[in-house]
Amino acid sequence: MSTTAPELSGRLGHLFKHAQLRLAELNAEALAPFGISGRELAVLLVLAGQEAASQQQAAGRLGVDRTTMVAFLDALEDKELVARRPDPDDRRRNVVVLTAKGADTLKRATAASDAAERRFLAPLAAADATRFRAALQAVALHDDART
Amino acid sequence: MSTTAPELSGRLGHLFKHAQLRLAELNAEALAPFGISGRELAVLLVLAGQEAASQQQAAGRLGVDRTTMVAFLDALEDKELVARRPDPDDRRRNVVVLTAKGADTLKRATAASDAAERRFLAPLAAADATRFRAALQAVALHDDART
DNA sequence: TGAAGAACGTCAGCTTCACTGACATTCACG
DNA sequence: CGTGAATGTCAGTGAAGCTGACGTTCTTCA
Repeated sequence: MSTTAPELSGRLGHLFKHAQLRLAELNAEALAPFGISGRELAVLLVLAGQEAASQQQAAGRLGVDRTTMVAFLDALEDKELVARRPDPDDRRRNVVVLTAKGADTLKRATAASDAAERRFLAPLAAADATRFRAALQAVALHDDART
Repeated sequence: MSTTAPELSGRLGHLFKHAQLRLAELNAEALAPFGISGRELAVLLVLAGQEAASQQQAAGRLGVDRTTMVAFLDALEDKELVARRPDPDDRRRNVVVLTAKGADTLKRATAASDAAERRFLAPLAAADATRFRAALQAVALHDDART
């Protein structure tokens, strides 16, 4: 990986690609001991955020398709981190909850992922890192309600 | 696209994903009139950066695999934006150069992409946008020479 | 009450992106 | 020359995520 010609280092797209790649690597590394991916951690986070969500609600919160959520939950259920139970009030739905193991994994994996983020931001001074986060939020959340 | 639970808006990974998605959309929109993708523009940029590059050199500069470069060049050659010519000094190599049409497209597409970047950064004040770029560069280029 | 329509979860198939592995050609070096 | 490396090419693979179709269940309205 020598790479990255000067013509490209000014392009936002290129910078984003490499930044995300690096973050993904750090994250995967940090999460490996827990046997979960960054996306699976995100699912756990969403499920922990509110009690008793249906699969589709969880998918909506994560911003992924419901069919994608099926695969995530299949994997997490295999690892016994979440459990699907039919919703007694609406038998079309599955209520998805964290297991005890899931809650524990979530807690420790989140800490590991936080550490990865800190390593990712290490090249920046503390104040710059804070500003960076804020700016990223501003451009990311800006106008998602377009269509 | 309601989306994006509060549990996730603090996660860098999630923010990156959505920021990149938005940038990609703006870019694709801006580039559509030229019939090229953001990646193809990047290839053109790299080729314009130095005269007479082999495919593999170009791939190295772009940070992609040489097999990936084949597909890019196939597409760009179909559009008559680049030309492959056997290198007289080393007949294993193809020298890849911009055509006149390619150079023209590059110039205009770059301007359009710049405008897209400006729109992407619009939520930020000018000074913040500059800092954001710098920070992104710092974290992206940080330590790619790991392995 | 019962029939039509919508919501939910699931599955198969497709698309995109980029990689690995294998191959032929060409070069370089002894 | 002849062996080994570099180059371009192609087929196959894997991840990620989507669309479309299907069966089940709920809702609503006549």
